[in-house]
Amino acid sequence: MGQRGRKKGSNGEQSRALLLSIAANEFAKHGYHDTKVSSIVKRAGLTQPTFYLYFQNKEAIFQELVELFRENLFSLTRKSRLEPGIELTSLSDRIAYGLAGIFIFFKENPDLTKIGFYESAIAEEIKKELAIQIEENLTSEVQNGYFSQAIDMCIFAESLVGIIERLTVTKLLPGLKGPNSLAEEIVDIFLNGIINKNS
Amino acid sequence: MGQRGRKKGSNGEQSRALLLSIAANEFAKHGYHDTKVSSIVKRAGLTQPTFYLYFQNKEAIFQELVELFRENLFSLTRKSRLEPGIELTSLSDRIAYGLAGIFIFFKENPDLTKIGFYESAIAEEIKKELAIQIEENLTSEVQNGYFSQAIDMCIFAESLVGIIERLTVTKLLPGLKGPNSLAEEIVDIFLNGIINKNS
DNA sequence: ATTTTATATTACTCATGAGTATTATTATCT
DNA sequence: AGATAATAATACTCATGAGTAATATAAAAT
Repeated sequence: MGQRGRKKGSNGEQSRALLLSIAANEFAKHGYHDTKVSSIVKRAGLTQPTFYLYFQNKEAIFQELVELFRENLFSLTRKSRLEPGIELTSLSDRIAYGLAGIFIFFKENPDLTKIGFYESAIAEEIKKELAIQIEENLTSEVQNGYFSQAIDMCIFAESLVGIIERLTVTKLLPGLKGPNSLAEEIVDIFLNGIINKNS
Repeated sequence: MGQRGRKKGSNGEQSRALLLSIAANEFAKHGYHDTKVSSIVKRAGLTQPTFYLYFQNKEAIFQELVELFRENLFSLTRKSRLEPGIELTSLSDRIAYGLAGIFIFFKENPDLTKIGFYESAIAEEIKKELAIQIEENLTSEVQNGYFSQAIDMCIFAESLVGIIERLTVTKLLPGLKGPNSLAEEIVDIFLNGIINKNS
């Protein structure tokens, strides 16, 4: 008959954290529906009731991971806002720097990133928010002068989100590109397309 | 007691097609797992066993929809290849034209498009293939001359896929932009960034 | 007209996986 | 030391939804 009751040296916070990180990995690999609570606890060396000691249900642990991703991401995008008065020559470096920060976060948290980008309705919201943030960063802060007036910033912001998502999944996470070089390449390719040449 | 047996005027091909189109809508709205066979047949005014008369199982009908999307899409991307010898002045129009063709297909088949873009593993494959096609279109056909050598076409192709996906979901399908204007805007913004200015 | 084939229904089975009632063991507090 | 709180396991329940066996009716073929 197996061990019953509290185990020696067991610690609640630790178990909770373990479940959370394993869950992230399972959700990232298999998606929400194909991830079973039973698999998560098995990998953690725990049992089902223990899971429900720390999380109200399967949905709750998933939401917690999504929130974690969202908060980190938006804190980063806020930080990557450019302060006014940047010289044109350093503009691309500054933008690349902000982008790289985001990529570094993705690289360090691949499971969270996959969840945040892929899991259905929530992912869509996050991308929408991200696009809005980027649009604000581009227009209200680096206003006029830098970019051509002719460009619809909303379209461009959405495009950037698409680019970020796609390159994260195909280049960054598989290790084909590093955060910095990827950020630079994106800026190189696309900034030249939107810089206002007559200013 | 309800009607039993074959109904008057009932037709297999018709029932099958009905099931397919309803299934597409359900999968697009709720995703694979939250779509129930029972809901599909209910909306079709049929019953569960009838469903299994036309499709081996739930997975099969889903795959069929995915294939439909894939084939249509790739047929379009092949068609959008540029023939050699295009003048620089008409280049952007030609590219926009090809893009618009794809967008028109998306607009006419919103459910298929959502499935093909969003549903998990398959979606990822499709995007990968699409990127490869675009890369081929960009390099092997419109080779040299047109675009700057410095640009990593693989990165650019992946980026384009991201842009297409995102703008389809946020602008095209909700009706905020039409296929043609969207295609033109994309080309306007991004082509200028990759055109080789010294040729 | 009778047989056969296609299309459909009623009324199930059955696996799966989320979530729980109960109980046990260790750690901590007084 | 004894009481209480925290952490865990065994052994379930229970809803859900995919898929099926058996049967009936309409249309097409002979």
